[in-house]
Amino acid sequence: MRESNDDAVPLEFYDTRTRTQRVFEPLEAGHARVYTCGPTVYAPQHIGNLRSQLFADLLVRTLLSRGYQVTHVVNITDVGHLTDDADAGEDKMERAAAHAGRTAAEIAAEYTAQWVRDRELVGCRPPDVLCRATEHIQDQIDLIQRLEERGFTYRIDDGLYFATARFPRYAEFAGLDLNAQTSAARMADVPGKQHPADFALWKFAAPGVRRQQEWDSPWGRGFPGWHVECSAMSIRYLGPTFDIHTGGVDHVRVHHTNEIAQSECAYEMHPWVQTWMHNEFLNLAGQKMAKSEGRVALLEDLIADGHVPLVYRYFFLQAHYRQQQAFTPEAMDAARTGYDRLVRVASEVRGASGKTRRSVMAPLRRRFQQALADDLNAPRALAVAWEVARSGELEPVERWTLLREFDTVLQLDLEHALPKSEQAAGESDPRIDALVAERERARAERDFANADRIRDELAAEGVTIEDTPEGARWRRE
RNA sequence: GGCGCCGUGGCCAAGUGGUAAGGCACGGGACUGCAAAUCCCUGAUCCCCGGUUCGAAUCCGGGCGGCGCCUCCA
Repeated sequence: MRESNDDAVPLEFYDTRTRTQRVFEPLEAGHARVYTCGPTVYAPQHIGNLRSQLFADLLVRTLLSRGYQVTHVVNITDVGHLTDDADAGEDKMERAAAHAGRTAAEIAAEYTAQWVRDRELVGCRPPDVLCRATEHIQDQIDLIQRLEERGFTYRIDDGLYFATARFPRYAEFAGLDLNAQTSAARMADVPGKQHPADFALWKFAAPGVRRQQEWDSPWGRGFPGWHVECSAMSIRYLGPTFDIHTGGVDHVRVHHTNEIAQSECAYEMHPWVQTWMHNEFLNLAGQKMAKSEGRVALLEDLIADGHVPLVYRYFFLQAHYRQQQAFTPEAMDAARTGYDRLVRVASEVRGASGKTRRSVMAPLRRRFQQALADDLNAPRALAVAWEVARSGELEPVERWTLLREFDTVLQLDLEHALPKSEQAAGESDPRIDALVAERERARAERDFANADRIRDELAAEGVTIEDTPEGARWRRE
């Protein structure tokens, strides 16, 4: 088939491990295995967190559009993530539970549900596997045992630790200078740590303290450290080596560095993951959106502002995932207008049929694919979609065919979404309907003073009237 | 202080050697009784300085400014 030539553009992704953009070649032909770092569910996930999921979804949908079978695993961290990464501090889940006067399980369930819902609302494909740390304790213990058998662990009073000094490549991934690290702080709270970069694999429950989340293990009652769950679960579902691991840039230094250390030492494998992809942050007021600063926006906030959730996805697509993106209410409004107009075009050509010309469609199709193949350049891909939308060369059926095709990746619901001006079609309000009818009568009698008065009154309460060939219609802004 | 990223029209944002994608806003036009919605048109030489090159937003050097990581963080 000639069609297959369009797929010849090789997919290239920027890989953090090698700091280069490389052609993607899965370990198993035709099958891409992807692991995405999901949330620690101790608090609501904001739209910055959501950016990571949108990025992973863009990746997965791009792979699917190229005909790959994809196994996408996403984790939920619901235990072991401490407030302080130096293996001291409280467990975030336990703390959140204590503050709310509820159980850790309740907290986790609530925020997991919210996160799942938000993901769906912005068009993220459900993961093939959604796995929770608390449901994989044995997998984590097994992994730690492999490390113990191979001599990578040591035991001190508060837990079993990973000895980074025994893994020569430890600093390689993140380009760390271990000697220059500000080690004092990380050593202070944990007596016995051999190196500041060492991290807990299994933490013991403090003497006399009954935790909500604790389990028996070969080393004593306690809970797994942060990082272990990702190694254990990704390997459980994707095998001891797989293709792509995604996450936020903040994870490069500690979380992913430690995952690599655990996994490569436990399974004597290198490189453990072929390609590491990291998304940049969403900025709010010039700085990264951060829970700890209270500088966050939730998807429900955007919805409360009158935005359709997919407007946020459209917003996301306007910037490259490896660039910091500036979030402002104005930018959201701009995205909303842009999205609505794109939807309008789609709705106008929706369902068009007839003959299509390959000669005019192929270049656009190819440029769309090239954009995505170039390290998921969504802004460029979106620009091609706009070109199609506003093309004077293409027939409606051709525009529809391309837009529907592009939307399998963009996922902007171009197949069903209604433009703003048509959303009121199903809405009805006897009082407003009557006023609109009254204005229609006034207009028919060329009594424009009265007609305009009615329109102004409705406008004052946020109702906009549009006169169309089929008569007047209204909508709430 | 160390490491990394970034600085493109009013705003958001692509573009990494050959005379600046796209979206939003503004202005102009078409349409309209006037509007709304829609459509069309218009706008930047790319933070500053120096260098390499026939040619640089794009490479190199030096500034200035911003952000991130190094401490919880997608």
